[in-house]
Amino acid sequence: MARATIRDVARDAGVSSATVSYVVNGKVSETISTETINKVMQSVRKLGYIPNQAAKTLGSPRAGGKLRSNMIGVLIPQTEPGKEFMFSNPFYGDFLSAVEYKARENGYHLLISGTEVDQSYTEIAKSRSLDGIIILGMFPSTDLKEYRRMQIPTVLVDCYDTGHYFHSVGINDRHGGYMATQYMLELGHKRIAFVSGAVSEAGVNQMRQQGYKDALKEAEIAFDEALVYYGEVGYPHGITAAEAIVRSGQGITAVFATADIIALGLLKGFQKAGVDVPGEMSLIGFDDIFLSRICHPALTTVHQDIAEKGRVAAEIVICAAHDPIMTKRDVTIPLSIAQRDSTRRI
Amino acid sequence: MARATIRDVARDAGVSSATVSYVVNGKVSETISTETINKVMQSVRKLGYIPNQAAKTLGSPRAGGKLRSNMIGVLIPQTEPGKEFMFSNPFYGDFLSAVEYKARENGYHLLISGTEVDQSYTEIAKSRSLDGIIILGMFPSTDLKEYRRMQIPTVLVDCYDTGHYFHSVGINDRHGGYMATQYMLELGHKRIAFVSGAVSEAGVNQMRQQGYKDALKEAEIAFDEALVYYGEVGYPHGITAAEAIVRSGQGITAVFATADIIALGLLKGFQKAGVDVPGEMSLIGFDDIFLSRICHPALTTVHQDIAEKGRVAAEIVICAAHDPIMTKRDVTIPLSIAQRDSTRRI
DNA sequence: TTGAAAGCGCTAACAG
DNA sequence: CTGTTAGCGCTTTCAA
Repeated sequence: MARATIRDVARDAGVSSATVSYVVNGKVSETISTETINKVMQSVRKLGYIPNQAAKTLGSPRAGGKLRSNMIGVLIPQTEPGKEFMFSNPFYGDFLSAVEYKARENGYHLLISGTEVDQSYTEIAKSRSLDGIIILGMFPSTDLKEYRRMQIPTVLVDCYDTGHYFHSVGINDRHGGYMATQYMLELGHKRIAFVSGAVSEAGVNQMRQQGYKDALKEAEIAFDEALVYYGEVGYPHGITAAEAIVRSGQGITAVFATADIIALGLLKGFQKAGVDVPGEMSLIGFDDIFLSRICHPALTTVHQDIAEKGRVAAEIVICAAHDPIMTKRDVTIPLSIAQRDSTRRI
Repeated sequence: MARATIRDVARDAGVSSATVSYVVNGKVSETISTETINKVMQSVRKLGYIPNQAAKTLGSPRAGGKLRSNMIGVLIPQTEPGKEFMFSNPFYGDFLSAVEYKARENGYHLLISGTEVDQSYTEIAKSRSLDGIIILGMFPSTDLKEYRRMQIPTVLVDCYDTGHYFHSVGINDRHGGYMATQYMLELGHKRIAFVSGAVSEAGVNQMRQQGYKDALKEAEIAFDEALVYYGEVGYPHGITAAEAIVRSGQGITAVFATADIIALGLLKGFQKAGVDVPGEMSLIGFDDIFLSRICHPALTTVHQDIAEKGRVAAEIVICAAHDPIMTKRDVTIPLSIAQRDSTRRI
């Protein structure tokens, strides 16, 4: 036996399918007699009626000309094209979790996806009639133009270059970089290495480096190219950088890594090289992922509230889905220093 | 201007909408002239036509009586009801990533969701016409009955009590417990503590404990209730257990934790208490999450290939979606010991 | 306060 | 080889 449709319910309750639709959606609540409502609800339960979303989506575009799928898309960047996403990045789990919870609370479901090189996400968004989109990380701004044309509420997360159209939530990376560096300076460090992913690759690293430079400048310390170590955002880069730092003979006493994952690599690298952290080398990271609390010594780092980011992103996209003319909203989630055991005053 | 529909394309190409449908879906490929195909494809590109999934889903249930949404649902357990999921569990990220990749490769999208206490996931599954479902972790078997009634291909991941209906992918937890314990025994340890989550809570812990007992028995060592520490699967439990172990005076020289996350807590706890790992205490975990490689000392653990699990789960559900009469499939992903630095021969 | 009816965009017989 | 047509299940205007 097939699933009960709205018409089955109507027949069973002795009313029209329109009436059922009204009742089920709580619409025109004032205009329907309590008696009818009861009859309908009874039949709904009796037949185990569950509305078909596809039909709903298809049947209601007259309001505003837009289909509503009650689905929000989340676009997650891939480390490498054609590769799985999220790998070894604990960030996404926390983020997604928060988004999902908020979304479901509001009757939305989440469609998650990576991006294929050839297929633009806009196709998915259109074909699925997504009510909103959350985009994580940086994407080529040519793509963003396409998103804009789609007229689907979109929130950019951790993305610079958001233009004047998209909502955004993120952190002040430059200030974060400043905070981290400043923290080291206050502890008396002068030779502070900067270890990051490729600065060109994503605006984030550049911003954090700017903050690093800002703090140095304020302290009247010249920026020294020799203290900078670029690589890939990842654990291995940290290890390599640690070795390089140890060998460098630059008198480095502190390191600012633009990602905890790199900092953890550094930690490992220093330990391997017999360099005590924080005894001989102070270390500060960025992100405050779960691991940072766990490692030994626990990592001092720039804390960002990832779940809060997710919550806010979801909130914005849901609001915008209901109110398409909502003005652009930009939220910056505050940062703080999580003081732990990997830094030392000198 | 609204999006182009199939009829717009048909008009533009001077053919019927049926023809467009055929061409776009690559059906009846033999029966349509190349010329027509070209005409249609040209119009498709010209108008930027993108099929509407809702309409597709709705329009094609005649084949088999089932709607096809080209969506796969992934159900993720929540640590606490009404709470976000996945928090601090790196497992899900890796798993999801693999599933998503496989799914997209096959033209499916992923609908992810936690579970609310009141709303059964079956409603979501039905209303969204999901083509398949992947369920993570243990769920009350009463729920599972409902899933079965839905007749939607379902894969249970890491779930015992899978019955005779659902596909499943998982690991041999009992054997894993055996492997871990055996490993310690071979290193010469006799007093091996067992630290786990509540054994009643999930079959998993019980299984692993069984393996622990199996290995002890084989070595003719009596199982000692005093060496067992139950708690919550989490970092804090590890810390607490470490303290308890140190205080116990039971002559414990090795610990088997049924989850890396607990093992990491133990590590921290031992370090706090000034107990050297592996010098004075050997430690083995279970899961091989990313963190285990990173912590210091790196954690010896029972390795399971989480991504592989995801890949296989996705494969099965996709196969089953195409072939509903596919026979029940059960895949056990092999385990291995990741030998690292937290254990020592005595 | 309710019902009839016209679509939404697409698929799949069936007819030509 | 291609077009006609009747739905899929729901919403919503309009009329009763």
